[in-house]
Amino acid sequence: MPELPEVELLVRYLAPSLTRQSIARVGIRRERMLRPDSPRAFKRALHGATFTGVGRRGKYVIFELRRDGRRPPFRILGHLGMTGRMFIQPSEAALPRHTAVVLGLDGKNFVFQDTRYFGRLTLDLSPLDRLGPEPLGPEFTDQYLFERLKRSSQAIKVRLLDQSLVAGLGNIYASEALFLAGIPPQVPARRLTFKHVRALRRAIQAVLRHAIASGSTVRLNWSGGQPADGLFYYGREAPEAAEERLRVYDREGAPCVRCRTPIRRVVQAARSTFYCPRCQSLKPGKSVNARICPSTWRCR
DNA sequence: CACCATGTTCCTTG
DNA sequence: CCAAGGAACATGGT
Repeated sequence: MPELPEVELLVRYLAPSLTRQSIARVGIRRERMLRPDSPRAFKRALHGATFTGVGRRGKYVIFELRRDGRRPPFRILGHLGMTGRMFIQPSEAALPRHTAVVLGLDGKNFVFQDTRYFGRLTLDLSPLDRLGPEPLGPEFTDQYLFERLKRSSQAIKVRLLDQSLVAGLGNIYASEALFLAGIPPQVPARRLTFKHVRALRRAIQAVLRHAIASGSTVRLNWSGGQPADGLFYYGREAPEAAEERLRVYDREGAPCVRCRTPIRRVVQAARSTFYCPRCQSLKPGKSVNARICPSTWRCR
C-alpha cells in the first residue's frame, strides 16, 4: 500500500489507536526490518515507552514516543516498502504470516507485517534528511519545481520518483499525475515550460488529494486476508470508486478514459509506465484536461 | 517455468 | 563529480 495517500490514510487510522498506549512487549521476528538498528538497541528504546503521536513525511510513518524519567522523547521511522502493512489487532488474535515486528500494548497488538520484507521500522531517522518537500505542503511551488527540473535531461516520469525532488510519489501516482497533466512520461524534464510545470504541480496535488479523499471509505483495520486486488486495498472494498481511481496505471491496451485510444506501457528505469499516447502530448493546445478532472479533485 | 509486482539503496558504467 | 541503468533485497500472483 505504499505511496503517500496510502501512508496518510494509515497514519490517520493508527494515530488514535496508538496515542497514549504503552509498549509492554517488543517482539522481533525479522531482525533485518530494523536495520541499521540492532534488535537489542531497538528493544531497549521501545520497551516501556509510550506513544504520543503518529505522523507522516513522504512515504514514511513517524512514531513519536516518550519515556518516564529522564530519558528524552524520541521518534521511530516506519516504511512499508512494497508490501508492508501496519495494523492493530486484539492480543489474543493469531499473528499473520510474514509478521516482522509486534508491539504488545494494553489488550492489543500493533503488528507490522510485510511479505517481502522490504519495509523498515527503525530508530534511524536519517532517511528524512534526503526527502524533498511535501507535495501538499507550502514549499512545493511551481517555481520550486521548475527550478529543479530545468537542468535535468532525465525523463519526467523518472524524475518524479526521486524522493529528493518531491516526497511521496511512487510508480502509480507518477503515471496518474502525468496523465492528468497531459504530459508524456518520456519527455526530458528540461523541456517542460513553466506552464507545463504548473499543470504538473496541480495534477500531482489533485491526484494525491483525490486518492486520500477516496480512501476514506477503505477499511484500514485489515488484519489477515488477501487485499481485494493487487493494488493496495482497492477493489471490492470500495467498488463504486474503483473505476475512477486509476486512469492509466495497469491499464495497458485498455481504452483511454478520455479518448478511447489504447493505453500504452513502456519501461523506464526498470519500472512500468502507463500513458495515453494521444492525450499526453506537448503539442500546442494541450495541457491540463478539465474534462477528466472533476471539481472534487480541486486541481486549480 | 517465465515474468511481473506499490520501494530504496548500492554498485557499475559512461 | 554526475547521470543513468541495473541488480539486489524476498515472496507471491498470474
